[in-house]
Amino acid sequence: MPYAAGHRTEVKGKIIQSARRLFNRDGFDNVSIAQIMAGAGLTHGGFYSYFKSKSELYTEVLGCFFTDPNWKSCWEGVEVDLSSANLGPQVVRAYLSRQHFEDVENSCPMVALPTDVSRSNAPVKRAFETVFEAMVSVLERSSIENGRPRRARAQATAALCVGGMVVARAMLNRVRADELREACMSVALTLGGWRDESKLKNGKSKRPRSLSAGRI
Amino acid sequence: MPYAAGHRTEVKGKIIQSARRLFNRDGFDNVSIAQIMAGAGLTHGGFYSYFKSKSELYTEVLGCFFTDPNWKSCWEGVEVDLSSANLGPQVVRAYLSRQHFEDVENSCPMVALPTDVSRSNAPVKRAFETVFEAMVSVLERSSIENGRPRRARAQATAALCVGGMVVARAMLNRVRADELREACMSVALTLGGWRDESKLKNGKSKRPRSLSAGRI
DNA sequence: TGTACATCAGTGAACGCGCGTTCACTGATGTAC
DNA sequence: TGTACATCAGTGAACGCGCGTTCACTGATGTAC
Repeated sequence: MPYAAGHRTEVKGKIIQSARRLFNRDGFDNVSIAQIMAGAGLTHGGFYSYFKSKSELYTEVLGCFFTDPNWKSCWEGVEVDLSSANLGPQVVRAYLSRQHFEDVENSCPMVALPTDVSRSNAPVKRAFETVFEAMVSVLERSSIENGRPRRARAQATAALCVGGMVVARAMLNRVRADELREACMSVALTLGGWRDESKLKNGKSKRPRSLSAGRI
Repeated sequence: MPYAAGHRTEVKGKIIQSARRLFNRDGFDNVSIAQIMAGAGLTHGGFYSYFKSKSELYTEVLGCFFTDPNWKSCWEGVEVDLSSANLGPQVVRAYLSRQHFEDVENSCPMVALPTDVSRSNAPVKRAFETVFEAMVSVLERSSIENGRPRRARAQATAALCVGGMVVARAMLNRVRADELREACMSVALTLGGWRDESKLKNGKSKRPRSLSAGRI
């Protein structure tokens, strides 16, 4: 055994991390294998002893806080226990945060690569679906009962988080992008029942507090 | 004048339409100029007498029901008067419809190309922003007062429509994709105040009808 | 009506380039003695 | 401890290919007479 046992696993992990960063920034098709390997400190030729093809990497790269226990970036301070009942509002705030908006390279791939995925093959779509369903589950588990189906609300909340970020990143005007993130965050928190209704500036609403399912 | 006056304009329009279809299906980077020109019944060489570069086409291709008066596809039957107060629910239903989900080539580019746009230059992002803001305006104008800011609700509704479709298209399981579209549609209609509350299956909600701002 | 012509829309060969993938090889590694 | 060695992780030249872009040219067109 010329090389230590975990050597290949470690190098493979470096290649995947390099690919994730580059794919997040430039998309599947605008990243070359030479770039990916260079990002892992290697040259392009060695790639095919780790992966059968470039597209095999796509599935490996999809993974986020919801499926990957080692996720970092904007998730610092967010509870790690995925079944926690308090996780919903933390997730929504972290997902729609300025940090997540700016840090494209370490972004959740659902924000950076959804249309690349929709043009890809079945295994890639399956991997995307797994991450999205994991996000929905987290939101559903901590959502507060308010008479409307929890799963449907969690699905819409997740779509709102992902969609808000995707659209914000496609805008030119930073102020409008910020405004959009804030609007999505506000609605997402309300949808889960995590919104502190007393903070509402517009006092016209006569909706009784007991039905708003706020946390406080 | 060897060719009729409107000839160039007409051909340019054909090139843009061909590009729109192909970009929607395969993304900016997976479509060649030869393909675009072939779709317009021409050969690749003539392209540069119509456009300075390939990327100049990107901005031309962004345009949807909200900015382009000739839009078709899933918008059949939807009112053309963008300032109509009844347009909101029509737009939400058409946008999240099965037809719009399936007809990728004639899709709204905000669904098919948002991440391609986020990797593009300023003019492309500006064009995207214009379409999105037009959609927000339409939703805002017809949204019903319920004590929460109308613009913020309209922004979230638009992000929900776009995001729901983007995510649904990236999924493998068709049933889950349908379920997601339905969930987003339901929440989007509620957000605008267009939902018929009497249709809610779960009767636990005691929210007074007058505050739900339903249409009927 | 018919013909000769100037215009310019459209053609297709050619360019340099970077891609994904292959493969014969090199040389760093842990092991055996 | 030191050395010779088998292994195989990693290298880089080479491949065929399709891309965006350029440009000298062709030939369809409406016009003038």
